[in-house]
Amino acid sequence: MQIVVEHSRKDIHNSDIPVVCAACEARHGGVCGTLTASQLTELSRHAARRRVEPGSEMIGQGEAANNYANIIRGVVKLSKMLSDGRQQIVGLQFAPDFMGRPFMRESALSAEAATDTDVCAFPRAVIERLVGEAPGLEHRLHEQALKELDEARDWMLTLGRKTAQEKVASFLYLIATHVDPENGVAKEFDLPLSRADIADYLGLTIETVSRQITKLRKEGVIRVENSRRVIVPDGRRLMRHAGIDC
Amino acid sequence: MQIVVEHSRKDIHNSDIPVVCAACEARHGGVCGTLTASQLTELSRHAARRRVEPGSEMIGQGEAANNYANIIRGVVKLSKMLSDGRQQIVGLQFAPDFMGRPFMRESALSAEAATDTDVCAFPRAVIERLVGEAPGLEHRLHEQALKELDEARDWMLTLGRKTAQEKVASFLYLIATHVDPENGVAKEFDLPLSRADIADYLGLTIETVSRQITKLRKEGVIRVENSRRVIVPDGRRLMRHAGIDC
DNA sequence: GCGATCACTTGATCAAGATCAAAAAAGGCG
DNA sequence: CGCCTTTTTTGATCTTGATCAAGTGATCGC
Repeated sequence: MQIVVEHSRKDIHNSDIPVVCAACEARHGGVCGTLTASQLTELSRHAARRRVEPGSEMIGQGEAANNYANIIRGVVKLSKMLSDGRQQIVGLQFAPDFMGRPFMRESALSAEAATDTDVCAFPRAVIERLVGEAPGLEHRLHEQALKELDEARDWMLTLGRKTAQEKVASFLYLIATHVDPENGVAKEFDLPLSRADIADYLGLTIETVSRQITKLRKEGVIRVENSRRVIVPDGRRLMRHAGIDC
Repeated sequence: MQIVVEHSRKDIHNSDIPVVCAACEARHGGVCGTLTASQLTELSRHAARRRVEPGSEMIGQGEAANNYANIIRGVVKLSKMLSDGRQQIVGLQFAPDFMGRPFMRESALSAEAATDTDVCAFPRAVIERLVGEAPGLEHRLHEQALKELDEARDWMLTLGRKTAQEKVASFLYLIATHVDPENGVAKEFDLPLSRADIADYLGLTIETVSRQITKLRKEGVIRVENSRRVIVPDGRRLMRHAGIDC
């Protein structure tokens, strides 16, 4: 990562973009895009960059949610658990998504880093104060909520009505389109989730996920290296296996 | 509900709450709760009450979405379909929910009345103009989106990880808690959905839904009359069968 | 009130995916 | 490198829920 040092002439105290923000990869995504320079300064004074190891829990189901965060890099799993341990991943967040549930003190789900992840975290109080001041901020949060709602509903169709084969293909397609959101279906990428996580996302068992990946591989829809790296020769074909009309 | 007549001395004509709104059961729910009298007047001038028959489609997947609506009475199914006809209901909306997808021209799902339904519909343009004027309106829409997101994620856990028995019990519990939202778990209610719809909501077949209802009946968790009316002697017991910790 | 239609239930069989068990890769670390 | 742990794959068998097929009950129009 490269740090760009900005030489700001601060005659007027807070009119420039804070240094940390200017160099931030998520500068225009997440929640920061709509803020003015002075609001960004205010926010950045309370913000802390944090690196999160894969597998480490960022917030647990039922815990107090005192922080919001922008994901700078990495993938975060949002999951729900039944009392007997059955688990379902209900969402994946990619950089530069915003994490946190506005207007709620307690988290209804648990968030865990799936990969090496960098976040920029700030206390909920600061965000909630800014919502009152910056008119565009709530709009941005609203849009993100709507985006997550659309994704959740798409996934409900996958969970409720697709076969194991279609589920696995849908997952691969989802990752292929999110690794690098601008450029459509990526031809090659590393899976950010283990087989166990994929199973928890698809409502399947590890064994079934493994078998279906093997099946897709044998049919030539994908190639697999080191079990994490996936090559997709034909995005259209993957889509068709995912039950998506194209 | 009590109707409060406001005697405002606004020489200007539109300061009172419109008659149709004053008598409206959804007056404080839906989207209207946050509007001022004059905004309400503006909105009501473009609004139309409509009765919708069960089974009639209000908007189709992929169609242009030119209207928003408050549900005054009844239950609406939101569903998604695969090209081969497999269908998944991704949400149920109860009065006085708001229906409509802000900031999107095309509907990603289809909406269909499940029961006899009354709605108050207005053109998207009016709502989107009001969003700019009434600061509380977007907040209300945002809150509804977050509520729907929470519900969608809860249901993902149900779809992905629960058994057929737990799914059916979860559905009954959902209805029992939504028929009359204020008073917890209803002891007795009519199912707003047919077995086919229940199956589409739970990712099961009609036969499995029927068998599980029979099983719950034989175990004494519920009683059933005329196949639509359900009596729940013990809400806690139903919850336990639904896999919800209590 | 009586057949016709539609919604729901019940039964028999089947298959997709789960479970149980073990082997094979892939990392990690001394 | 070689030992150990963890992850992934593969195999055999079982179970849950799907499918196919009647049957029963409700509702509606006449």
